[in-house]
Amino acid sequence: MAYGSGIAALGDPTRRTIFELLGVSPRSVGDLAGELPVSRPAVSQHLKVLKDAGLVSESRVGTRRVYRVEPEAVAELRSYFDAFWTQALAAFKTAAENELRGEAHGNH
Amino acid sequence: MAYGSGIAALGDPTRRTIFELLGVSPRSVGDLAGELPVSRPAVSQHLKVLKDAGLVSESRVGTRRVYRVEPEAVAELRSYFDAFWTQALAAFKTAAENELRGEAHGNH
DNA sequence: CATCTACGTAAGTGTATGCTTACCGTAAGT
DNA sequence: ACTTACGGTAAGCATACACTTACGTAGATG
Repeated sequence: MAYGSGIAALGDPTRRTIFELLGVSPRSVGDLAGELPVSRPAVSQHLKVLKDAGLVSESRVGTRRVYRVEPEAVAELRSYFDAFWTQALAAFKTAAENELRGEAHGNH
Repeated sequence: MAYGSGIAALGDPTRRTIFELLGVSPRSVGDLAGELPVSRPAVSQHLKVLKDAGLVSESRVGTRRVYRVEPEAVAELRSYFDAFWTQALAAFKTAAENELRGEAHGNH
């Protein structure tokens, strides 16, 4: 159940923006901070959360740290919602059929 | 950008559990509270958030309110991660190719 | 009409958390 | 070695928020 921390990590808007920027192309911490209305340490802290959730990975080049999206983690989230959607649709249809049979009245 | 509030709403673990329970089958507020370690009003508040995000819908039957997952909203989240995954993969490959060309050295 | 059930809402509280400034370590350039 | 660039971490703060209890309200039941 690694998707849990993933969704939680993407709950914050700033963090989701960072994630989407990294989705376009890998970036350094300073670059990210330059495109965001928050300080560089704030970006660092967000990156730590994203990294702990396995959503991004880090690679050092000189004094810089380039962060990039981990496609595998995204695939995991995708299949989570994919499976959930299938299940929800089935439950939706089943509930609708039961209502047609008039089951929603007698049981108190 | 309706997916934003959706992801944010699912950030909370309790709310995600509620959402998954409703994914299996529609339920009333009291039923949900019975399966969760929180009070019934807490469940009500979570449901309000989920409903505002468009993830669930409500239907009244007698004094009870039955909540169910909105499949369309789930589909939206699914395609968001689907598109993001495609884009991230492309960015991943592009970055890898650039590194093979040795571009990561000269630029200071 | 009285009452019970099921639920939403208001008010209050404690903790989580997103942000800032200050500081420290590490790698490169001169 | 000194300095500069880059970024992680600590400490503190202010707000958000998840939860509780208490109360109000709409629909069923006698």
